[in-house]
Amino acid sequence: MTQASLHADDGLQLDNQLCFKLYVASRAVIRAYKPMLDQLGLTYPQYLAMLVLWEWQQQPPALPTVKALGQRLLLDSGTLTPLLKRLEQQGLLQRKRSASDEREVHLALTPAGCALREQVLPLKSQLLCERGVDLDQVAALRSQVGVLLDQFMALNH
Amino acid sequence: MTQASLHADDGLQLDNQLCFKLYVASRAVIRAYKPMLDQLGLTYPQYLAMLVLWEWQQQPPALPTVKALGQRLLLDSGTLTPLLKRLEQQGLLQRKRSASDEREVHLALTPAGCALREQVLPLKSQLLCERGVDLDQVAALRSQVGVLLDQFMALNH
DNA sequence: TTTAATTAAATTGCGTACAATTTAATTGCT
DNA sequence: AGCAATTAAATTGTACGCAATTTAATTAAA
Repeated sequence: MTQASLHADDGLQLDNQLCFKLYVASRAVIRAYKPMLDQLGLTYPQYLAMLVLWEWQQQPPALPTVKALGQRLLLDSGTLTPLLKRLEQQGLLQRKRSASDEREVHLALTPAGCALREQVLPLKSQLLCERGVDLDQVAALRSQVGVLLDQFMALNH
Repeated sequence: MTQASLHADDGLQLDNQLCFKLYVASRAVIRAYKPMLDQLGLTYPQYLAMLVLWEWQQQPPALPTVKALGQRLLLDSGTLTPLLKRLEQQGLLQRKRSASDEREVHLALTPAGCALREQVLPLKSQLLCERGVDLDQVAALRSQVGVLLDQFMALNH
């Protein structure tokens, strides 16, 4: 009889929980971004929203809607509406009802919103550098988490 | 010149962000736990707190304090105090000031709090089973995320 | 067509996270 | 002993996440 069999409840040990490790890791990475995001005047979810909007500019002409942004970030309007209102108040984007379908709200970056993008890359390089992050290792882990995620999402139909 | 070099800003593509993948993965796993946690009447962070308290019982005699719980979960009293008050209201634990040091609050499981543990294992097995989760794969990923986390935490002194 | 079903946002309410401050108790220093 | 520094919780305030509901607009159906 192995020692393991004496502890039938290892399945409830905190350190054996993938969910806990992901939870802590996610918060730890967000915390690491904080100094950079403070300089940009953004919270972490606001930063993710800006990443999507910057990306969207490459593929004109249609503007993203709140729904489209939500599908990309996996967030609903309950989270996004107030977040986007804050970004609008900061002058980074404009929210306007679609003329063709008044239910939709289109999101358009302002010049200030576009310009902010230029500040990110150097700040991010600095962040990675200061932390001595191994880019290959990060890429490997990202891909592994991605695989888990795909399997997981597939199960949610 | 490769195609990659034409996109110097891949570093800002949402799908290239480890932070985003961790953020989504963490929320997805928490979402997957929801049906089980609803049956237990717990939120996800409350469940993590209970895991720690159940674990603590194996190592008597000292009761955990709010601080000790916070060190285990990497959460501060701003998050834990209201969370623990809710668990106390549900009759799962008791909070009591330490006699030897009135600054500390000791956490003691009630019989109901102890008993709840027995409901978790079968529910968790059911969850894993329904999702067809590969336990080896989960263990592998958990360990990889753990490695990242250790490196990351080490950098925070 | 007019009514029912669907859809996109917004709203409401609750429970975290977390920074910053406050309160109260204990320790350390002189 | 007396006072400053430290410590543990609690409190305050902001911003998510997310379930559930509501509102308004569009589409589908009878």
